[in-house]
Amino acid sequence: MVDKHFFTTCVMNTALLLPIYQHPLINEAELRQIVDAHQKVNYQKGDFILQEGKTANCYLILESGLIRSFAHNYKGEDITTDFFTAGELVIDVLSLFQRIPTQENVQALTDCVCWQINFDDFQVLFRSIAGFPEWGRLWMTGKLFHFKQRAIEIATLPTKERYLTLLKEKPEIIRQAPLKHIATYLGVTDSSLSRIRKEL
Amino acid sequence: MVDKHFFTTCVMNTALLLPIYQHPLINEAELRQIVDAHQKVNYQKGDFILQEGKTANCYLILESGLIRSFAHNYKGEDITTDFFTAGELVIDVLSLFQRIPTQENVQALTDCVCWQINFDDFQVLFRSIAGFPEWGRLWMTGKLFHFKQRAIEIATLPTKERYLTLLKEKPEIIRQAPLKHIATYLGVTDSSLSRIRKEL
DNA sequence: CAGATTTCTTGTCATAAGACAAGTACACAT
DNA sequence: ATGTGTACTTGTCTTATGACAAGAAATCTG
Repeated sequence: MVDKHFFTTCVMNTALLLPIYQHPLINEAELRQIVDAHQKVNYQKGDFILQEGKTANCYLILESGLIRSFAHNYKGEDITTDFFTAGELVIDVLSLFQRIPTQENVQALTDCVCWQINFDDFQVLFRSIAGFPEWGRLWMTGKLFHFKQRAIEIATLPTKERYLTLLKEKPEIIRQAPLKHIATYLGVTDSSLSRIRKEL
Repeated sequence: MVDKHFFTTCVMNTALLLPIYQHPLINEAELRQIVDAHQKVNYQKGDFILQEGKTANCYLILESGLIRSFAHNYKGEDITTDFFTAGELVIDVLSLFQRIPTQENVQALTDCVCWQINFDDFQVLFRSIAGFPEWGRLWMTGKLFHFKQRAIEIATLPTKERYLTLLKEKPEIIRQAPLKHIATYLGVTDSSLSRIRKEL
């Protein structure tokens, strides 16, 4: 029974994590090392993965569920800064890599299954696996592009289009997240978003 | 005379570049190597440093002048995505690191003095200097934060406040860039921005 | 199941910003 | 210096969205 459980864990772990860390400069053995550095963690709906004022000590890869990060604006209202869906890396790079307290909260919107890796373990791999920094650079690059695009979208696309873009690209969010969180993410009030929905 | 010119170049080069690459894991000799990999390049007002459809082969550090990057939105209008002022790294990470054609244009708004480094030279240093990837990670982290903040600002701050924030944080831009470019950067029309200016 | 709490919808009114157009000021080139 | 174009301002009107408030619907909890 122990064996069977172990086997199951490994398979899921592998299927989820391998494609994420795949990189031409990372070989099989190294990939294995990286994957093995992750531990399974479950979060329940409402749990905080990271809280304002604390310093991140790990990041995680989301197997299933939905997570959002939010910060407070100048009025003290909470503003959704990002949503994370299955297969994504959930990380507060600023806090984790600069070792400073975060200004953001990261919270599970549904029950979640995650694979977590500690900063210290990550650092060891980052320094010992030659291709790992390049993998990380690529990942950062993609994320940077994402936020740049997002700024352009908020600045130029009409609200309805922004909603439709999100609906097309991440329908899980529209389905699972409460309207008010989607509204702050899109930069509109919840009543406006409700009216926009009605039109569709 | 040749010596004197060489000396001058080195001093300026060093004073500009050293603080940018300073990092606890990079020693004196390595720092020297990195700095020496840069070459001085001048651009004139209006010159393109990178053009839509081309793939970036270098990045540069701006000694003096003002640069903007812009993309086209769904209507074909050009939208300022970023401004770069003296002391900043001017780079299209997506194109440079993923080796793909860029969707952005990078253009000098004034005459500029820059220190340029080729991708190939950068790669050699990135792989041979142990602390360099960590320096890069920190830099990326800061940039990521910048774009995230920008998205929140556009989504939540009223236009006038956004203008005032920019004025406070990068007054050179307000002074030197044409109003229409500032307007697209802030996500307003140029006539609205003109009226906002009048109020102040 | 009942009450409480949260989420979402809808109404009315106010307001900021956009669209469009005309005019002025300034810069650049011949 | 004269003309051409670009940059900026200003006016009028329209429209999208916000603010506020009330009510309906759904969800949670004892």
